[in-house]
Amino acid sequence: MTSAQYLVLIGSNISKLRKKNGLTSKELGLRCDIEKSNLINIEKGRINVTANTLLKLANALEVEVVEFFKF
Amino acid sequence: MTSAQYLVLIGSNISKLRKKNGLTSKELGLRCDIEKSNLINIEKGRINVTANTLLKLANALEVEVVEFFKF
DNA sequence: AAATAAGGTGTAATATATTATACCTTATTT
DNA sequence: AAATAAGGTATAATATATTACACCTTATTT
Repeated sequence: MTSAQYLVLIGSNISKLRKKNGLTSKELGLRCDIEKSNLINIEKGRINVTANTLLKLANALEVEVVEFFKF
Repeated sequence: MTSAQYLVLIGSNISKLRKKNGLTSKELGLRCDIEKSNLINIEKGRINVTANTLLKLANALEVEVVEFFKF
């Protein structure tokens, strides 16, 4: 798997979990202090997200970070 | 858990897995094209490692990325 | 004891993640 | 149909991850 594909899968998982929680991009961004544009790029797998950002997202979505890596 | 503590735990897991594989910092760095100084900072939890770097390390250590997040 | 290897630090340069903001497009709501 | 909300894009500024390299310290080996 290429790193690009990998980032797309992680982003897809984040997106699914956000929707499962009934949150908009803006709401999730506010909840964990992540800029909306950044969040959208992460969900699309366009950027190389950092560990801290993954942790903030996991906390806001009330899941463990490993959930983002399950595929 | 603070993000700083979190990075230390991830780094500690990477360090353990590297030693388990009998690799030096330099060797692991060469194997996955990560600068030795960067790798040492990651293992110490001093920097906010990115997803791609975690993937490269996991491939080189022949584990899944989730192994780094188990604590 | 000297030589070597390993871990680790420091610094400058580069790449890029993240912020902040404005705007656009497309659903959804009224 | 108009208004609103949501997703998405574009750009500039800032912060920082990563590289590249030199050097230091401490084990380990010879």
